[in-house]
Amino acid sequence: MSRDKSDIKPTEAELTLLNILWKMGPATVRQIHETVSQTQKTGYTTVLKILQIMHEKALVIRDESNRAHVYAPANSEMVTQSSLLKDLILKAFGGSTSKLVMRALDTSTSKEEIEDIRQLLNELEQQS
Amino acid sequence: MSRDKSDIKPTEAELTLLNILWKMGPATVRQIHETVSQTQKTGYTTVLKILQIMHEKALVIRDESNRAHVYAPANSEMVTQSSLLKDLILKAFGGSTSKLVMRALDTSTSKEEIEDIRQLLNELEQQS
DNA sequence: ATTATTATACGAATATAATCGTATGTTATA
DNA sequence: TATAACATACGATTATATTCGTATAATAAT
Repeated sequence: MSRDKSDIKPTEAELTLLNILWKMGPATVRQIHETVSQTQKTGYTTVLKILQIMHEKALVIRDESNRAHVYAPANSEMVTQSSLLKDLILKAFGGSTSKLVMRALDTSTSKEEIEDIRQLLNELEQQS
Repeated sequence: MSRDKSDIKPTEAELTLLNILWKMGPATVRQIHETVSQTQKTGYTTVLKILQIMHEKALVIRDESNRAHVYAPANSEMVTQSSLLKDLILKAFGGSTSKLVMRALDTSTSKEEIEDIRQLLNELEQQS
């Protein structure tokens, strides 16, 4: 049983770059580095190297037709979020999604957020 | 700004041992190793070493009054779950708890779980 | 055309995590 | 008492993640 490409867990540094790509869309190393530099002091080649590794792991795809390669996420933000959640649910919540949700809710949620969530619950109930 | 003891993020191996301790209560290395062995092929000294490291990090406390030290979690499961959630929310959900909750809900939740969650939402609404 | 700029590739250094063997000491048992 | 069983401590090894310098090649500027 080999692991599906889509559920490889990105490391912390990798997730940082994925977040940038999801927000910016396809980008070159330089663009990504410029963005990441706004909040961190990370060298250009560090960003390059991480992207190369991510490419090996198939976490990103890249267009090599121009000299400056253009990187893009291999998976959507949604798919990755689901994968990370699934992992956390298994390892810290005994596999129970509702336990995680309840912990998230009683930890920190504003009134507006609660309403948003109630809305979604209603929709889910319709479907079932 | 130094990091609070209670929000040190346990590694994967550490979380495995914490899960056992939360379930079993205070236990010796041998007891923990026996339990972990039921699902993994991990050496005794590996478990010992990880517990020693966890003790240095203050993830566990230990009673050294007997030859076989007795280990116990330094923090409750709830506190640790909240800490892990907070971390994931920051790194993968742009800091939005409700985004995480909604992703969790639309990913995989049974009808019973949805009802449990609705119940909690009602209680939260009462308070606010 | 020469030089400066900009790109990738690659390897090495560093940090952390996870693994386990061996040394050493303590307790139980034969 | 001698020896087997069991405990912690410690160091070494391996794996993975992160960092960045340097080599090399392509493009742009002078």
